[in-house]
Amino acid sequence: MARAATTSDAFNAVAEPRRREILNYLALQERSVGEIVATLELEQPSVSKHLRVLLDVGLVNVRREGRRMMYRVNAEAIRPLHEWTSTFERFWQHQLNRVKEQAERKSSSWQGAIPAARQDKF
Amino acid sequence: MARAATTSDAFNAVAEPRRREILNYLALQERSVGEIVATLELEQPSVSKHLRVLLDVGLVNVRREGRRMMYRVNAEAIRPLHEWTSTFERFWQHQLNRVKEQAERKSSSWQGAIPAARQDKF
DNA sequence: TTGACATATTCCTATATAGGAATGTATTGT
DNA sequence: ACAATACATTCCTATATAGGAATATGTCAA
Repeated sequence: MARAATTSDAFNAVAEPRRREILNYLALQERSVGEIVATLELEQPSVSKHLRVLLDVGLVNVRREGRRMMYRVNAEAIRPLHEWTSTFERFWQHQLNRVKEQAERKSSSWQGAIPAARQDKF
Repeated sequence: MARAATTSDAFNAVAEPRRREILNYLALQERSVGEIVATLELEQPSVSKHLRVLLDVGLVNVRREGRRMMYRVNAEAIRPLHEWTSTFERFWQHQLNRVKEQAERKSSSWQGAIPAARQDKF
């Protein structure tokens, strides 16, 4: 089996960086395809194709205004992502708390204790 | 160009539903590969491969305990996802506020005004 | 050392891109 | 009706999976 389609859900759709850029841009206000093309400096067909994916998963809505197509974000579709990530929120809060406590107990020097992303060998 | 590698960042890594399941399970506590296999009812090689992706992007950490490999989540790597989605939080808060206000002004019946994900034709 | 156990890796294949180029479609102004 | 404008779609190709099957690697126990 191959990877799930980009249009299968919001998680797959926003995995593409350009699509996140488009959503970021649309977060400011409703925009036409041409404005997106001009601002993000992408090819027009590329933008249209990305918008199609976003539309398919409901991450944007669209309406016609003359010859222009006005796109806007549908933040509701981003919510599942936000909620899923929120279930891990307690972890970094705990981590912050531990850091805070330690900083309060002994005002010693900071030691960036960010764990290595990956051990090369065990 | 093809799609970006699943190991290119956390966004791509968590696009796969099984990998999210694994992270959900590991959120409860550190687990061995065998426990993941037994609980999520996946093939062992499949789990190992998913864990490899998660490890590559730093979403999990691992340590050896005898012959078992103990995996745990590194929530810090999920944070960028949470923060990105948070930039859209105001939208659904606004929506909720509007709903609230309306509910307070006139305690009329609820009208599920969730916009259609996609218009078939304009 | 050998076997059993635990996990990782390799090989294989169908499938789905993302981008570039070219072309199709819809709408407006004259 | 026609040209210009604004988007959308199709065709093409290199690339990267995800899962299944088979196999390799690493560790412990007797």
